[in-house]
This record gives sequence, structure tokens and C-alpha cells, in this order.
Amino acid sequence: MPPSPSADFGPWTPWTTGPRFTPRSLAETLDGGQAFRWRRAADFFEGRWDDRVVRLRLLKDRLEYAAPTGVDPLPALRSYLAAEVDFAALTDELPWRSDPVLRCAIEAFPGLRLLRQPLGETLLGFLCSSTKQIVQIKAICESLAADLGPALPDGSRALPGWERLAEAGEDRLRAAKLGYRARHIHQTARFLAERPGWLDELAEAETGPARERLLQLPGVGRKIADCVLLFGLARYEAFPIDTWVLKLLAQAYGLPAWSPAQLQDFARIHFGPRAGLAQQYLFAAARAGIIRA
DNA sequence: GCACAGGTAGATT
DNA sequence: AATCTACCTGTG
Repeated sequence: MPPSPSADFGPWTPWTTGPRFTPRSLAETLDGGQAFRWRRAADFFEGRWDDRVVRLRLLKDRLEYAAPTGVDPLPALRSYLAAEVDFAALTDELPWRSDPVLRCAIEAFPGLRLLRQPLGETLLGFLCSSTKQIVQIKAICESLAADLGPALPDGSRALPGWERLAEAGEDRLRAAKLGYRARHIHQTARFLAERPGWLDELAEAETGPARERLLQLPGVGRKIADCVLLFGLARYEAFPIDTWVLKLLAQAYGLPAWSPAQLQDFARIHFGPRAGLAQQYLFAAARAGIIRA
């Protein structure tokens, strides 16, 4: 966890037109595994992305935000929370009427959203994620920021950019608790450092080609590619299949022994063009033990 | 001590 | 194309 340095934060500001959450769906959205740099304080969440430090809390089911003095975080916050996207409407387009498992998951997390995070940070976070628990991934991100990241207004540090990661040797990355992931990140950092604009071009590509390009990166397979597409590029058709979703599809949906490729087809056909949103509800419900997986 | 964790890549069958 | 296996390390 980041030490919460002595920062002067501005006053809490109500965001009256902001997204609606329940305590549970806010926690799940910010700290449920889409992003890895939120921490829970007594009665608020504190998160970091790009050069931002933002606090969020729920007061009578309305969102309030605060930021270091003199900073207006609202434009960045709107983008990060994809505030213009009507997730309730997208959720209603999912096949919950005919799918009791999905319906149960949706009812458990009303207000759940898909974040729109900076692309590079999303890639970095999920390159750290393989066979790690969320708390561990968060610890790795903190370690990377502490060792290599630029300072933020409150005295904490941002995640390092790819140029900085490319400069740092693989051994230095291993020191950040990365284990074998250090090699992947080192190689990906060098790949990206040699190709300025590569990530920007990726953002312009259609989802299929964008996925193919992500798969070129060392350490990026189908699951991580889909996480980057879903949480970094708002490609809601992307359906990451991790161990939770794999078990859930096998058990709750009665699809044991289906291959990942077959399950991808099932998800696309059954859940449709917003399959990634369904995945997030199901992932949340499975982890919470609401759906047996 | 040992299995397991939001996987991927390379080898083997 | 489906099935192993190594890869690091913290956690229970």
C-alpha cells in the first residue's frame, strides 16, 4: 500500500450528475481487479492513474470527489469512469432475462462499471498479473512506482512509463517482486521504447487487429490482451477468460471440458457485443461467492 | 512442507 | 489442435 503522504487535499465536492453506485459496486469497480492502484481508507477510496491522485466516496449513494489542492480532477474522472456511458442501458441489453446466473450477478452489483484506464498502465498492470492475487498485483505496482515512478503532487509516485521501464534492467524489475514477469515487462518495454506511437496506433485499430497486435508483446496472451482491450480501450466485446470465469462457465453454465476457444465462442454468441460487461458481473459474483464457481 | 494464485510460451504428443 | 511444463514468489 502506498503511504498516504501528507498532502493537502481540497474539499469534498459532490458530483451530483455522476455515476450511481452502491457501496458494493463502487468497491468492486475501483478495487475489484480492473485497476490496481486504489486503496481503501476509513470512509473513502484513494486512487492513482497517469499523474492523478483522486479520492472518491459515497455519501447517501451520491459520489463525492477530492483531489490535491488546486487540482480539478473532474475531467479526468469523467474519462476514467466512462461517465458518458450508460452502463445500466448496456446491462439491460445483456441476456439476463433468459440467464438466471447472469441475472443473479447483475442484481448483486447494481451500478458496476467498466473503467477506461490509460492504455499503457493497463498493459503494465496486467503484465504483472499472471498467477497473482489482486493484493499481490497491487503490491507489485506499488513497488514499481516507488522504485521507478515520477513523483505526484501529494508526494507519492505514479507508475513508471515504458521508457523508464526499458531503461531499468530486468534485475531491477525482479527486485520489485515481479519474478518471471520481469522478463516479459523488460522485453515489452524495450519493444515499445523502439516503437514510439505503437500504443497510440493500437488505440485506433479495430478490436480484432488491436488484439492481434497486443498478442505480439512478450508476456501478453489472450487473457491479458482482452483485459487491456476491456479495461484500457473500452472494447466491451472483449471477454477475458481467467480461472474464475473458466470455473464459472464450467460449473454454473454446465460447460465442463470446453476449451478456451470454445468458451470464447460461447461468450460471444450468448452474451453478445457487450460480453465484457457480463464477464465483469460474473467475475465479481464468482469472487464474492454469490455464484458457485 | 506444499498447493495455489486474474497466465504465457515453448515443447511434446 | 490438445495437453504438459517451466517460469518466480508470497501466502495459506
